[in-house]
Amino acid sequence: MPEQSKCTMRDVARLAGVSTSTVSAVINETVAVSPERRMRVLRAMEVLDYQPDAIARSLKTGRTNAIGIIVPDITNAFYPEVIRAAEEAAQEAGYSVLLCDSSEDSNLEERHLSALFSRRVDGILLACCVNSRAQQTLSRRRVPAVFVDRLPPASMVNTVCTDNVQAGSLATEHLIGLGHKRIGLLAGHTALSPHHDRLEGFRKAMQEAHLPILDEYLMTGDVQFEDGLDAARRMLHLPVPPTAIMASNNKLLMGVLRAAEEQHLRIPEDVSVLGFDDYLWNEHFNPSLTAIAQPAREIGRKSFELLQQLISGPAEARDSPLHAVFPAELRVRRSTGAPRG
Amino acid sequence: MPEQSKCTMRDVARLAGVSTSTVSAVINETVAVSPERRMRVLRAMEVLDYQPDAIARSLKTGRTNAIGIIVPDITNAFYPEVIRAAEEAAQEAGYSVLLCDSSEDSNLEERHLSALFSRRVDGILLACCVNSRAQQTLSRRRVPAVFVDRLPPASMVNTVCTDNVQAGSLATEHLIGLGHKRIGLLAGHTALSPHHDRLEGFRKAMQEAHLPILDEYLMTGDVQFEDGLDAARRMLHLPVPPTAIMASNNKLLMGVLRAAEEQHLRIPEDVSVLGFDDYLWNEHFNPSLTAIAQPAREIGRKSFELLQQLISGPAEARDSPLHAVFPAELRVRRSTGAPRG
DNA sequence: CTGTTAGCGCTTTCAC
DNA sequence: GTGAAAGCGCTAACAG
Repeated sequence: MPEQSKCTMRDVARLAGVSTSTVSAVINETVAVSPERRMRVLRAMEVLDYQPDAIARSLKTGRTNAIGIIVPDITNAFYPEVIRAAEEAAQEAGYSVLLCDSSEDSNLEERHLSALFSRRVDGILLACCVNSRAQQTLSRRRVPAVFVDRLPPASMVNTVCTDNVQAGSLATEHLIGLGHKRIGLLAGHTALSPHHDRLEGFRKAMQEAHLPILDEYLMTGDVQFEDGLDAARRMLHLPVPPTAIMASNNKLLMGVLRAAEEQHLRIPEDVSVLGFDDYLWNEHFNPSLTAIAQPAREIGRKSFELLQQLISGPAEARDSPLHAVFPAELRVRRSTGAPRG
Repeated sequence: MPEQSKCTMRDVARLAGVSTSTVSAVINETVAVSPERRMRVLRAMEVLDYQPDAIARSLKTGRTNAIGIIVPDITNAFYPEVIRAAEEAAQEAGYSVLLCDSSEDSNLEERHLSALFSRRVDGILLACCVNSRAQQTLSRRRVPAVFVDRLPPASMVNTVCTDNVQAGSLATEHLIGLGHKRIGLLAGHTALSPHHDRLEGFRKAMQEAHLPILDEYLMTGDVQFEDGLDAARRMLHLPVPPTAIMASNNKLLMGVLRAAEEQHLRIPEDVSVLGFDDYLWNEHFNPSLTAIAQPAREIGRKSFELLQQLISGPAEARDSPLHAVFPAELRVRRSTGAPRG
């Protein structure tokens, strides 16, 4: 039962009767070591329960094998999936993940960035928040970074996200295809790229179908349950209410559901309802919820892959930004149907 | 526009015309520095956009100001809340968080622990998985650690969790109070402390009410949607079916809901349904779901607080284990009601 | 108050 | 193949 809690390469070297450089060579397989001495070192490491000190190594090599991930809200179910996939890929590649939650606060986001810089992470994955200054901060520091899901306005950055314009169109076309002409949209915060793009997709699809976009059927800016409830109440009380309502985030959608219930409107007979972001429980709602699904796992994995490319690749590879865009998928369930009459 | 991407304390010292120890003193406020030189240093830091190298500092001081968090599944909505609260507390105290997901795999858990040891984290928060060897591994390494939610069998460890026995009793008593005598429980994996304890709470409450516990009304071991569906089907097809069913995790609960729907059973008129873990959307289900709620944020915050106590406190403070137990709360909604007749 | 100095544990030339 | 030695950037005695 080894009891050495703190033991260094020197202890291993001493016990094995070799120099520290030999131990290092064995660990890193950087230069050949005679089989016999190799075994002695391995044994000593085992006996002493030796764990290399990653801190010391990092100081020497200048690489930490750690990346930072900053998300605006980890309790938003989309991000855990992204994080999990990224973390898996990272772990397979020998990287650790420093997780930061910016709480949708750009100042906290900046502080997290500072901390990550100080810790000398090799790269950063970032879903930014409103008013983010991350793009400037990152380019000043020249740390490899990939923006995920929520992209900054700037263009010269590496990005991985869903094609949210397509997602918006896809959703809208689904409803149009069912016969809807009056479609409401709770679009969320248009300063956030996903929400902005979905709105654009909505506009495109409506125009292509020669359908008018009414101000009364559109709400932007707010993203909470209460906001969705209020907006949906208003729309559904209109003399000519929409026959379908889409919501760009889950809380807004819950507001729509509640408003429909309040007014004893049946879904989808009286009003169709569609959400963005597909969650496990959408399927188990009553009625089950039609939704746009994003390939969160693919996004997470791809994000790390691009980041690793930036980290390991030649410096000039960083000159032209990398982009990966994934198609959204429509999951048709029972909350959408043909409009009345 | 400062363009120094890589700059050390020596650069700052040179520009300010002082020694590195003075710079260090200014940064750490460890010894007094004359105001005039202090300003010069501060200015130089600003000009060079200097970021102290946490790696070098850690190597010197032996502390990383980083903690590790290992969870079995970050896509289980309970953990993001715990993580967020812990991360918030950590960030306030100047700590960073290394996040690991063990995917319910004890071997991966061990690898994560190794990585965290190598990185010399100051402490570890851990929700362990089935067959976890973490307790032994941690005690061998003598790294401060707090077990969260999922506790190992061993007793000499620091823990923070919900009182799951009370949670089980509370849920059961609620149903008994409504008049139920035949209560089914999908208890989950009894090797996991929360599931184990809830089952115990159920038993206690049933015994106190002099109600029999029937084998046919109890399922343990499985935790997936399909398992819940199968078990609920079976129970509901019994000649004398339970009038209420509780499920120890969300996926099992969804299975119960589905089984009830299949058999055109109305909730709560035909069968009452109750879940453990309260999620945002429970309120928006149709009918809304009665559930036991755990104070996830408090658990997360408290976990970090205890860990910090272990890290900063005197060594002897680590001799007697710390425990924090939070009461569970029952959120009564519409999925539970009096049994028929 | 201030600067000089000696490492923290590791990797990496560079001679042997 | 192997070991001695020089740091990576920082902090913490220790003299001045």
